[in-house]
Amino acid sequence: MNYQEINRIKKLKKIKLLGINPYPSKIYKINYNIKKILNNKNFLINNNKILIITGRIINIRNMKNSSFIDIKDYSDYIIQLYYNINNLNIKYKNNKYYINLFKKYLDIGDIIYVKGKLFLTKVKEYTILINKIILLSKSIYPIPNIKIKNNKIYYKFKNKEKRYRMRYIDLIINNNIKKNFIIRTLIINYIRKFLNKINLIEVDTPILQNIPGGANAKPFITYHNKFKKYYYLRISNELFLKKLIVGGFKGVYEFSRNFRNESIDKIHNPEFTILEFYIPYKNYIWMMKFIKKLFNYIYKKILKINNINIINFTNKFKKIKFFNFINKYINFKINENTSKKKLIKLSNILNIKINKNYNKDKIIDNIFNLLCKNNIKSPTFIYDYPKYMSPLAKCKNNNSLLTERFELYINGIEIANAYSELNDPIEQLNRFKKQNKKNIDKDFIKALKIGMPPTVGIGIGIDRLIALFTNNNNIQEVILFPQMK
RNA sequence: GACUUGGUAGCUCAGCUGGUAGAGCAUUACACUUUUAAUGUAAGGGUCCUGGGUUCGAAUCCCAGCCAUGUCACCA
Repeated sequence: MNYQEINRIKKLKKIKLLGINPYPSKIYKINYNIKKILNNKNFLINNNKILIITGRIINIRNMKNSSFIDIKDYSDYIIQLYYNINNLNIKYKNNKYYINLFKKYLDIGDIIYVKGKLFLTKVKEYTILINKIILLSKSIYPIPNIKIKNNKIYYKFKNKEKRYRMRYIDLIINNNIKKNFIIRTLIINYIRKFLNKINLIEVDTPILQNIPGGANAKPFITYHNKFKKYYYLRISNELFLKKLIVGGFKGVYEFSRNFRNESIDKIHNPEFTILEFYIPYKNYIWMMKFIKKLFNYIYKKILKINNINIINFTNKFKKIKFFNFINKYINFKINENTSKKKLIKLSNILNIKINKNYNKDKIIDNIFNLLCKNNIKSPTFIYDYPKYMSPLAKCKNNNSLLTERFELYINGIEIANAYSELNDPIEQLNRFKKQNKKNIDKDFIKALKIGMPPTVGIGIGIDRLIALFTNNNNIQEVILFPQMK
């Protein structure tokens, strides 16, 4: 415990001795928040409005018989409070009481309830002249102090490790942190609204799974005591949603928290959110158009509250075939027929390290990741992926080596992955077998055998999407409590 | 997993070629009736990430470890 904390615990005892409960319980009605006050300054002054607000103290300037206190509330705005001994309620006019309570025992970090009127100080700062103040919660642990001049913040809390581990302090101290998370929720709500409008059903599918399917990643393993059986935290919900399409829903979606036992970087967290949705009787061409509409809709909504400087979604989305795209950045022409031998040769020429165990999909993916994808800035659909890279996608009508699949890239980052779903059970089983997986989800195959209508499905990386819409290049900034060791 | 940069007061950071720790804000005390990065005077506050080693002497040099930043690999 540090000395500041010890000091405050002493204060806490003295406050209690004064007969004040430092952690009271009541309903505290407020009639304004700080943002609203600052937006209606003139009205409030002209009408002599009595303001009742709550907030956290972030700075105190004490004079002999008066004080200035800066408080911040949930609106993330700051306002100055002023009190003078003469302006306080009769109850507080006893000098000793006033000095003890307000001058000595209030600290940065305390949460207070305040009643007063707005006025303009000599230095032209809009300020609340308060006549009533109630301590709602005493702060014991010192938070970093903030100094503000001309709207510039001079002292920050910017150590990333501390910010993420103590997000509550980050949210108090740093501006726009809360805003990022509010935007996150807004975007998710807008997506819901958009999908509900076309009558998709939001569903919940199991997080604990027998067989971790629908993607290729290391799962987290857990254990059920009664069943004496290992379970896996889902790496994807894809197969379950398709089972629901077999079951006859008009279309389903789920914001799925997925878990992958891999390492962490700018665009990966061990637990992350993917929106998946599946719509029968549509295909991937339809989905491209739909995604464009969805992103435009979100963009317009968010633009009203936040500048998005990373990308402009109102421009046309680009569209380019997978192999055409790759061929733009290498001096060779490759396509779905190019043999593994040639691809290995090519990798050597391009100075791309490859492992002997690598399959064709892995080699191509390396070329794509290292030489091509970073050239994508504006939203671009890469489409018609080779079959060997897409075990769950349906083949094209005129070419059985390509699939009806696209990925949406923005700023070099994969945001979405979609395909016309493979619904031929025999072929699906064969493709699973080719993957040499230990566990094949036979139940999923059974569902396909019963018959799944032609369906399009997509997965959208929500954390990455939110990062884009909040001008962040790291998803840790849009995950409230990112994973830390 | 590899490399990179870092870990010093509540926060942000200095600390050179080794000589047992500094600043600003925060804290405490006093002064001050409208300040605003309030001000003035004084004071207190440190397991220098951990463990070894070198040395008369280590925050500093060396080794190992822990945690984090960034890049890469893994994540089709």
